[in-house]
Amino acid sequence: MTQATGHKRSESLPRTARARARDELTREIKEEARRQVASHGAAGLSLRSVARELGMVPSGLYRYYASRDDLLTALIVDAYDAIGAAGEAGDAARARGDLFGRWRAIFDAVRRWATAHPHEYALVYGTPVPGYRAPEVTVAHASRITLALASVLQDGAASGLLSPPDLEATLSPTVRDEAARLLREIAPAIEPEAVFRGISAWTLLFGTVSFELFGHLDGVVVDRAAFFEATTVLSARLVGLPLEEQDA
Amino acid sequence: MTQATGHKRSESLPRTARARARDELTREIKEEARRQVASHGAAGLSLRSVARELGMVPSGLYRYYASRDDLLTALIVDAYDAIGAAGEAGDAARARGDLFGRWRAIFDAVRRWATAHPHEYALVYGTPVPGYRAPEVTVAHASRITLALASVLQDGAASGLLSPPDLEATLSPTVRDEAARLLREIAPAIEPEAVFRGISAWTLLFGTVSFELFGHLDGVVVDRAAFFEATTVLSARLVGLPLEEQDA
DNA sequence: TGTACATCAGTGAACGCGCGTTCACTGATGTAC
DNA sequence: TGTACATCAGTGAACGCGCGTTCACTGATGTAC
Repeated sequence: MTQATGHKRSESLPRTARARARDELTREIKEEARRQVASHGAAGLSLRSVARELGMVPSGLYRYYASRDDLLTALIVDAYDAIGAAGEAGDAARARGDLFGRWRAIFDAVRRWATAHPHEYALVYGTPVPGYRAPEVTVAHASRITLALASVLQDGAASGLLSPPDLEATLSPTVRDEAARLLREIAPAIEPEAVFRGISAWTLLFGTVSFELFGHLDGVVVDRAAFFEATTVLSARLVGLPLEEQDA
Repeated sequence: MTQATGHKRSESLPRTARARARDELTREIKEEARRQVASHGAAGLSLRSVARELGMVPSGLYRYYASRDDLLTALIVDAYDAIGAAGEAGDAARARGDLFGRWRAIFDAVRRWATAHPHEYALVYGTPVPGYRAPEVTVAHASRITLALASVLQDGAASGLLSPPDLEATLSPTVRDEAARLLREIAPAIEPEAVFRGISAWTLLFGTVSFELFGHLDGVVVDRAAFFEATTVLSARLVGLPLEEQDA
C-alpha cells in the first residue's frame, strides 16, 4: 500500500500523465471561467472566449465540461465553498466561548469576501441566472456558511448563554414546527423561537451585504463598515448572543 | 384657457394626431418590453424582438428610445413606481393611527408585488444589469417605498408611540450622525437609533423577499407566508411599533 | 520488452442562431403664410 | 381655404459582432498480452 515506484498507487490519485493533464486543464478552464465571471459577471461568461484564452478550440472544452451550465455549476459550488470556508476560518480563529466574537468574525468574513468578489457573490446571492436551474449538489455547499452561524447559536444555547430579548413575537404553529424540525439534528439545543431569529439574522446579513453591493445603500449610508458593524451587533442582540465573553 | 375646439390646448396635452400616436407607441413599446422582461428576465429583453412583436422594423424603435439601456431605465423606473404605489396604497387603506396595520400592509404589498412580478423585482433588487449604470432619475422612484415605511415611523415617533426594545446597540458616532442627517427633513421626529433600526427593517424586508424569490429559502422554510408574517412582526418590534392600535 | 489495439484529447468546419445600432431613404403629417 | 415647405415616423439594408453545441477526424497516450 506504499507508493513505491512501479507499484499501483492509491486509486484516488491520478496515475497517468494523461489523467494528471486532465485534472490540470479542468482546473485551468474553471479558473479562466472564474476570471471572466469576476470581471464581467455571469452573463459575460463565454465558452468560446475561455477556449480562446487557453489556446484551445471551443469544442475542446466539451471533453471537460458537458455544457456551459455545468461550468457555471462548478463556479457556483466554488463560490459557496469560498464563502463557507471564509466564515469557518473566522469562526475558528476565535475562542470557542467568545460567542459574539465568532458571530462577528463570520459576518465580517462574508462581507469581506463579497466585497472582494462582487460578481461571484452575485452569482450565488443575486438574481438566479436565467434558464439555469441549480442542481441539488449546490445545496450542501450553500449551507456551510449557515451552519457556521448555527454552530455559534448552538454553543450559546447549549451553555445557556442565549438570552434573546423579549419581543413578544408570537410565532405561528407552522413556523414553530418548521423551526423545530429544521435544526433537530444539527443544533438541538436551539429553541424554535431562536431558530426563527437565527434565520432572520441570516437573512439580514445577506440582505445587508446585497443592498450594499447592489447599490441600494447609495445615498443612504456613507460609512458602510460602521453600518455593517451596527447591523452585526443588532443581529447578535436579536438572537440573544451576549456581547461580552462569559465563563460557561 | 378652456379646451374649446380650434383653440390652442394646454401645452401638456398632445395636440396632433402624430403626437398622440407617438405617445401611444412609446407606451406600447415599453409594455412589450415589460412583457419580455417579465417572462425571460432582463437579459431576455431584445429590441429586435420587441420590434418584431409590434410589427415594426428594429431601427424604428430608435425614434422612441435612444438605446436598449434607455428602455431598461424606463422599465426600472416603472418597477420602482409600482412597488412604491403598492406600498402607498396598502398604507393608505389603513387608519392613520393603526401603525402596525400600516406597516404590515406595506410589507405585504411589497411581497405580493414581488411574487407576482419576480423578474421585474429582480430587475431592481437583484444583480445590477451588467454594463448598465442606473441614472440619477431612478433614485426618486426607488425611495417611494422607503418613504412609505418612514412615514409610519414618523407618525409613531411624533405621537410618542415608538418604543423600541432596549437592545443596548451602541451606534458609532458616524452611523448616528448619518442617521440624524438622513431624515432631518422627511421625518424629524425619529431618533438616530430609530433611523438605524428602520434601515435594518427595510433591509430585512427586501432581504427576506429576495431570499424567497431567489430560492435561498428552499428546504429551509416551507410556509413562506407564515414566515413572512413572523418577519413582519419581528421588524415591527425591532423599530418599536406597538402591535395593537392605540389612541394617540 | 515489444507489439496490437483501445481510449480519448483536441481539431476544424459547420449549423443555426440572435444581437444593437447606423444610415440614407420615402412618404405621410403638420405648420406658416 | 390652399399651397409650399419642414418635420419626423418608419423602412430596408447593412455593419460587425458573438454565441453554444455537434460531429467526423487525427494522432498521441495508455493498456493488455
